[in-house]
Amino acid sequence: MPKPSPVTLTRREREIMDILYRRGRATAAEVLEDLAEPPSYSAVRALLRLLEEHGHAKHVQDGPRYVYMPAVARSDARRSAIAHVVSTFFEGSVAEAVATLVERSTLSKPELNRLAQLIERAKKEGR
Amino acid sequence: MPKPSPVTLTRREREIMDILYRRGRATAAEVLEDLAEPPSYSAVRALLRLLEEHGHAKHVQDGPRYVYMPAVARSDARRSAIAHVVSTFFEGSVAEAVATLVERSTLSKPELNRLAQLIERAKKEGR
DNA sequence: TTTTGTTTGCTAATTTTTTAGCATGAGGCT
DNA sequence: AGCCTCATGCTAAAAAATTAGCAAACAAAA
Repeated sequence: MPKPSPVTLTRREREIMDILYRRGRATAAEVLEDLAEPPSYSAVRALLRLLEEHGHAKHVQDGPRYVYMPAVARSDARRSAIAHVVSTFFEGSVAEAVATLVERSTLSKPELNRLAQLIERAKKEGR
Repeated sequence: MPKPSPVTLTRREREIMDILYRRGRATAAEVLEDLAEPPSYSAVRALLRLLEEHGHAKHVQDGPRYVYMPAVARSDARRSAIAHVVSTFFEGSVAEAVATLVERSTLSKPELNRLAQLIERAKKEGR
């Protein structure tokens, strides 16, 4: 069972979890590769072990080595990451956040069509 | 001048910056109020001083006290926060992120209309 | 079989973060 | 003036995080 631990991650823990979320799954060596200012291999392993102990990550064995991955489903992680950003930077307004995204980035025609469709559907459902 | 410091913030620093972003501006006492597991008042002040020294926050004097705020414009902070989430959790796909937001949250009719409009405009511009 | 390379587990030291405490100054009130 | 309150600056202690190093296991290569 996960040991109690602060809700927020430490600096390195956060960095490593981000890598795990990006890659989906990674060995200690891969995590090390992705770290901008990497410590030693064994430091990374120690952190991964800690993350697992605290319930943030889990691992499976792949031949001789461990492959780590986030303990939380990608979809849940997405939701809570977004919720955090929206509440911190957009005063809780999802609409504001979406507006910023749509305005600031260059979306392709098909993407825009898809989004338009999603919005249409939301309109109908929300009746 | 800001002293050199790691790009990523420490745990407490992150918490405090989030509060500053949420509130826009806050005194040490207000930051303390918003912290979930608050340390002493003086610990908070020390952190705020540190954040300022590292260029993450700044303060203005308001009568006898300091009012702190993020050193970075809200709009920039928004952009980079979103960029980070998109790259970490959505494989860099803004469309995917927007889709998640629209599908998972309950937007009001007027909000949906506004977004539909934004998408229309983006379509026209992207031609 | 011996050697070499790659892994893990664990421990302990170092470094960084986090915290509290104390001295000081300014303002307001009696 | 004297006192109380609330702020700051600074320092140093305590706690937590981060790191490296070493022994052991196992497989593959020589």
